[in-house]
Amino acid sequence: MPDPLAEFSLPDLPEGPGKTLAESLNNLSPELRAELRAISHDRHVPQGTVVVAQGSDTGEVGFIVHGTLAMRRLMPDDRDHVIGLLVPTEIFGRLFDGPSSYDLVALNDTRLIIFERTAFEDIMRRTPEIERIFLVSLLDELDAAREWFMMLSGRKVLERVASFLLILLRRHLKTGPDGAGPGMHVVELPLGRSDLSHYLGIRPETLSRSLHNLQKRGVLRIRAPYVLEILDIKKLAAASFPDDVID
Amino acid sequence: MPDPLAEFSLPDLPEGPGKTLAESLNNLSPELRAELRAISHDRHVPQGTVVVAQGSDTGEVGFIVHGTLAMRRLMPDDRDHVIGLLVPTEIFGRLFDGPSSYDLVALNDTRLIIFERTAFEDIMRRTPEIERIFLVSLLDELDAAREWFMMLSGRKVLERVASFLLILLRRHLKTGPDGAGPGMHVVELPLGRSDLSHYLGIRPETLSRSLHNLQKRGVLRIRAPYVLEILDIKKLAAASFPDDVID
DNA sequence: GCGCGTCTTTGATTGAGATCAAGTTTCGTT
DNA sequence: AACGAAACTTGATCTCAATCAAAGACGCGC
Repeated sequence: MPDPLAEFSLPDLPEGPGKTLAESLNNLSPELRAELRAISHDRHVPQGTVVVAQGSDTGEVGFIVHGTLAMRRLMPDDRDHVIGLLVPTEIFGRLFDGPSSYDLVALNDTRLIIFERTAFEDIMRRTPEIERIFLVSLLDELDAAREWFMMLSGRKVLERVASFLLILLRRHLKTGPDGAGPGMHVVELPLGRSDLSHYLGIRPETLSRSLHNLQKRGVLRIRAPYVLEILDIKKLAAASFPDDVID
Repeated sequence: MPDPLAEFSLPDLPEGPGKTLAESLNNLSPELRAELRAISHDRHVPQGTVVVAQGSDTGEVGFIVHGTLAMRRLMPDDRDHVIGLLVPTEIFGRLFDGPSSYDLVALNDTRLIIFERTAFEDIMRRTPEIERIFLVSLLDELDAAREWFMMLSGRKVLERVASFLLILLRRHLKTGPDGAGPGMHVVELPLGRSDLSHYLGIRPETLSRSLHNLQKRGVLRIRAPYVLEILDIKKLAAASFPDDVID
């Protein structure tokens, strides 16, 4: 199916990795794929699961197939902060390194592909192709993180919110339409207003106002706090840019 | 020499990579170090040099020893944007991948260690230890990018500016005092007010005001537009946090 | 050394978003 | 199905930073 967002691939919208890890791995020879399959497992985790606990060393690497993970850090004063989101195709796990400095929590029911760490390292060592794929994925993620950063900084609140929704929508469409009607795009927010607003660097009240502003303009409809219906992708894309220049 | 900033290693100040690529490489066996030295060159570039041009594929990887590189993207409307900074210890070059999507420009006279791409890949393949070091560096950079992002988002302008100066100062001290007197820390800004303010997501006027505000408080002294003298690191660190909670 | 353009600073005003303070809806529980 | 707590929304006000405007400072070429 064609990507309905293709025409909106404007220069400074984060595209995510050019080719995803999964796609790259699927282009390998059948033998290698079989080898990888042997050391991987497909794990479904329900909402709320702590996939990797802060400070633990799981010895696993993997990537997200479907759903959303939050990087959540427990703060000294007991409250916790969402310091980042991981969406489908993104990689998690520190591979060779020490324990992670944050929790990884499933915000939805989430599907992961997990590789046993040492076995994966092993294959990687024997197979330059896989090593290459993994490194490139990492470089892509680094770029994606920077793009994401640029998108959220120096923009007006409404632009930020619109951009966030666009990313969510794009991911949604890539992952496959989750029971949305034809031509109608239902986006489920993976976080509540409080966490989401904090992540976007704004206040919950402001987020609420922005969403309702977009609703008033006919861009979307708020069906329930967590369920948005995107009515006009074009308008949404327009709202994610400053009015004057396509800088 | 002890790190004068050690006592300020508060939880959400970005520390940069735990051990840098350079440090890790220096811990290798003399033979491996010799091998690496054979394929590396130490390059000094004057201010303004375009190290990697947007769209080109240099076939080189490396890291910064001293100085600052800006990731600069040429926009459709001819103006250009600084979309990120690379400071000492950080890695550049896309290793296995296609051309970079931005220029890398030296903002100061800068010293780089550069490895020839294919030769580095080759050694990496033969030497799991080096492969491991490189991957960990990449993971660290990813984390650092996210930390950096969190630091700049959702904070007040003055806190952002103070944080930026702290990072600059820390780097400065790691790299070695650039002709600063004892106990006196001179930080040279790598960008002009306009680029810097854009990078911090604020307006030049506001940046100027923030700097002068910090000066009024006795935190620093503005010797020249590009030359700041940090008078009180403790106050600077304090200014980088919200007043109430060390959240 | 002198003018001229660019960059920085300073001041006055405006405006977007934060904050404060109620409502209202949603959702999990009984 | 009704209750209650938590989450979301809405309105009023205030604050900080953007914007508008103009005056200095610096660097560069003549």
